[in-house]
Amino acid sequence: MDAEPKNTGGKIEPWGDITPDAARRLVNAAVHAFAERGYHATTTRDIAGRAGMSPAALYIHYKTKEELLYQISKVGHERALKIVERARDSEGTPAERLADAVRSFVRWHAEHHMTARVVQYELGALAEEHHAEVIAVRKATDGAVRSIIEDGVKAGAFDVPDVRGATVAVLSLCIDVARWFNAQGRSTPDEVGDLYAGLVLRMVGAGGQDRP
Amino acid sequence: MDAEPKNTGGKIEPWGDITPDAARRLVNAAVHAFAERGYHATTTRDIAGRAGMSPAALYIHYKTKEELLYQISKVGHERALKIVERARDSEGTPAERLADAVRSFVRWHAEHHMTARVVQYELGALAEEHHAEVIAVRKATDGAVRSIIEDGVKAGAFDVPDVRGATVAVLSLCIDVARWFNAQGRSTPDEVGDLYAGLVLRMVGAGGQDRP
DNA sequence: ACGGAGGGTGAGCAAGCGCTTAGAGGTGCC
DNA sequence: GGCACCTCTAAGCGCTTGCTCACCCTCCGT
Repeated sequence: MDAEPKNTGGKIEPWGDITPDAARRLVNAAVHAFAERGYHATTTRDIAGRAGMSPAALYIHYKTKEELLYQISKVGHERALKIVERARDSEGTPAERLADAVRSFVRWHAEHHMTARVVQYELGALAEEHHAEVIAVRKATDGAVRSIIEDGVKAGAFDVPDVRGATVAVLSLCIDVARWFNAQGRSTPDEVGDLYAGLVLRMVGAGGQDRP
Repeated sequence: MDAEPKNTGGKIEPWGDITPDAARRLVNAAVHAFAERGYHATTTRDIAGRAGMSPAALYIHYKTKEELLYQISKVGHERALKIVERARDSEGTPAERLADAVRSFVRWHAEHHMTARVVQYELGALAEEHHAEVIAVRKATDGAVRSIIEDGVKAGAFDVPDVRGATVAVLSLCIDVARWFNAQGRSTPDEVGDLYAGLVLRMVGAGGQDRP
């Protein structure tokens, strides 16, 4: 019904800060189309149609279809990185910081699962230089999670024989939420975040102490 | 009894039982192309070229491009299901059966990560009836894993407050191996399988399976 | 009142897409 | 040899794709 994003707080619609209005509508349309059908299966006519304009109007705001994907992928990756960096730099024990990182990272992937699906699973369609740029952000995300786990191992709070492998597993588990999460499903983003935080603490051998 | 494909040569080829030779070459070419670029980004000319024949030759063995994907997706899903069903029906404690399921499931996804990537991430491109068929196999896989976890909970060997959620998480973790695994990486399929079996046992609270 | 600017449109182009067709070559059976 | 059969190719058809272009609106400072 109401396809217009109200954008008072920017909480529900993650692209509320884009101007002009038509450009924001295009990004929202592209996110939904890319998430549902994939980048290569969606046409510029489909994106423009969802945004309520003619195919040619797309090119007033974006040079190519790939530039739309790049905008979504870049901003999305930076938001995801900030989430784990904030958890890494916060006060608290390694277990608290890891649980915080997983909880908020997963919550973001569930709440914005359309955006996250494009961010995490369509980056292969990016042009080479854009792809390299995004890969650098992903490596930073991996490094942030790994440093939390390393802190826990050094402090004797975690039991992790293979830190690299555990980091890959934890991130993989969280990222994949974007693939299977369904807004009409039985779990809310908060519930999945809490569940996953507990599962990850067990994976790193930090369970049993601070949990009743 | 041997569910594994015939291994005529020294190398493990997951599609060795397809005849004639040209059809097998087409499936192999399609698997590599779909895995690298995605279904919608690969052309029939690309597939035929990789198989060493002209574009028209594809249509002697397969009616459409989608039928190729369907063949790959269907057979792949059935193989993955058989792996977890065998573990579910084997003798042993729930912890041993869950570890077995995860180890062999993950090993398959790593060893055949090209095929598995197509199987797990390109099913959205299937025609509706083929998609429904494949979804049914996925539900069976989910049910098999869940029944192992339920057995463990009933036996008091696992500590899992949310069986459905844990099942989704375990399967998601294992499936996503196909996305990130790289044959040139530092881990072998066996190593990843062992690592993941241990991680999953911790996730379900069966960490002390060695000690009573 | 009016000219310029920028957001928007209908029509359409060149290229590439999935797929088809007419026919060539090899092989085995009578 | 004659014929049917199977595999494969060169050429190309009809259509869709990403993208462009000439032109039309509305708004706005002077």
